[in-house]
Amino acid sequence: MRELTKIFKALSDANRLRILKMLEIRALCVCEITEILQLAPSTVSKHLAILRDANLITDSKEGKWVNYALNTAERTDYVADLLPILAGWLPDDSTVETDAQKVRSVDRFKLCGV
Amino acid sequence: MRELTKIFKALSDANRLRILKMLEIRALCVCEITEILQLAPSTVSKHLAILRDANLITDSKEGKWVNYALNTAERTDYVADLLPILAGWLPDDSTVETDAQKVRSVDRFKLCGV
DNA sequence: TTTACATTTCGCCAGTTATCGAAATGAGGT
DNA sequence: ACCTCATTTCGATAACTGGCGAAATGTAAA
Repeated sequence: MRELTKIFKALSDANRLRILKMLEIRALCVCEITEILQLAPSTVSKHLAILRDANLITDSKEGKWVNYALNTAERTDYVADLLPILAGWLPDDSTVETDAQKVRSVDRFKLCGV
Repeated sequence: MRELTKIFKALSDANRLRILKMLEIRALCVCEITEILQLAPSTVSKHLAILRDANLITDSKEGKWVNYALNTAERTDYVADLLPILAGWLPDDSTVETDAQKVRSVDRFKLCGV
């Protein structure tokens, strides 16, 4: 029960849903997400921690960066059911669409110094 | 997007999940839910309003009572996808199990005066 | 090791939420 | 009309949440 409410809480914020929809396209580092959402890095980091605690995403270090991706392995039953459904939702949401556009055009090396 | 976050917010509270799991068994009036959850009637009423605003449940008057039921008709796509999945979740949760027991044994006429 | 930079943690604030009790509403029975 | 009782609304309060900036952490390069 606690696990399930934690997942729904994680999903009940618009910025966190935007992050998940972006991660459907490809893995992203914090500075890319920060740029697209136009939020403070600390805020984005907190959102990512909430999504990770809910087992919706995973993180992996790559040098200076931390890459976040949808959790495809070791998912709980809940997450394994929800992520595919979410992938079919919000197909025409304008915010999600422009986010997707930015995900495809953003260059991490230009964006985050080097 | 707003509609979807509203649904997830509605689902992100343990007492509201308990209500939904109880309604999977049968429609219930407010006083039955109040008795089982052991909360103030005003609190239960508010929870039900949140679930109704999210289109997860419907209400219908029956004399002095208001019956609440899972929304099977006129569901949004989101709700139509989520309710069946939720029905398969938490099958062994002890709280949900004892709630279900009470739903089956509670007698509305004894419980709510007449 | 010193610097640079991505990320996280911490402390704070404004807005939201879950809860209650009291008062208002509404419908049935007397 | 009046009373009863299920339900909702209102007002208050304590706890939680999303946001920020500043400081701490960690890693790579100079």
